[in-house]
Amino acid sequence: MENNSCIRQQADLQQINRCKDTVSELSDSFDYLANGLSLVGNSVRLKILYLLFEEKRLCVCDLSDILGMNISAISQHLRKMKDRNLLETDRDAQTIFYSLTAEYEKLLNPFFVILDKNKILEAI
Amino acid sequence: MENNSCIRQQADLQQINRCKDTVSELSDSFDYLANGLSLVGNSVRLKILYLLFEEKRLCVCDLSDILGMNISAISQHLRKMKDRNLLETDRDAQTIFYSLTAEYEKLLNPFFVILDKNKILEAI
DNA sequence: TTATTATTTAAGCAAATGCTTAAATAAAAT
DNA sequence: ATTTTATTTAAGCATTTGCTTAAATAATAA
Repeated sequence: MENNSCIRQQADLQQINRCKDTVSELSDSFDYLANGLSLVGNSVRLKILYLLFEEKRLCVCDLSDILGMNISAISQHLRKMKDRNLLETDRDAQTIFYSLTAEYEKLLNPFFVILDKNKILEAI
Repeated sequence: MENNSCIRQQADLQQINRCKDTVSELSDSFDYLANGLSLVGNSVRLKILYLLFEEKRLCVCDLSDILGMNISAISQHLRKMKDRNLLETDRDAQTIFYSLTAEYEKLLNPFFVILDKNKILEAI
């Protein structure tokens, strides 16, 4: 941060200060939400999330087969999402099933709806 | 992709095939949406988007001042979002104002509402 | 025209991300 | 107890990302 020569002549200082207050007040929330969204903003993980939305639960092995990817790679994606509470697991003998947490099922629902209708290009 | 030894004995082949079809049918949509969400999933850009939601429009210089960041860094973030149609610009003499596109204002509204109430931890 | 203001762009680099391979863990079957 | 099945973890590496600095572009003011 060095090139701060450009504090506009006509800048609205009240607005600037209001914005600074907002950013500092919500700072942790921005970081936390951005971290959650960065997990969704990866096409492999988005596919996993959408498949879990549709199928309710799938295991690592299923997802590896469906997505044509290494089991280890899938497992690492799942771990990240579980760590950040997008996913939860239940065990059935050797097999570990992953599913969406209720909060993220709700939060991501609008995106799933758009995907479901394959209307991405009309929506955004 | 090599370690595909684990096609579960009890795997539901109908389910697997249904999922494969879904993924292949929606493949482009997943990529496109994931790309859009990856832009939102960065705390600097999320702050910019939220500030534009609240303030309607801001210039590079304002955002640089508010976020305490280099103008060049902000400009590069804005460019990415403009290129992907999250943002649009209008010029006022030398100053270029950025604002949310209507589509993303609508799509991201649920997140802004949560941020607005500072209720992130209750929601997710 | 020349200088100033506002913004963008290009090059370079450190840090983060996503995948691969190989080894480790853990439950079930033989 | 040993092998098989399902999954996780660790290490290594190539690619991508986000920032910095410096130069380029573009509109306005002197």
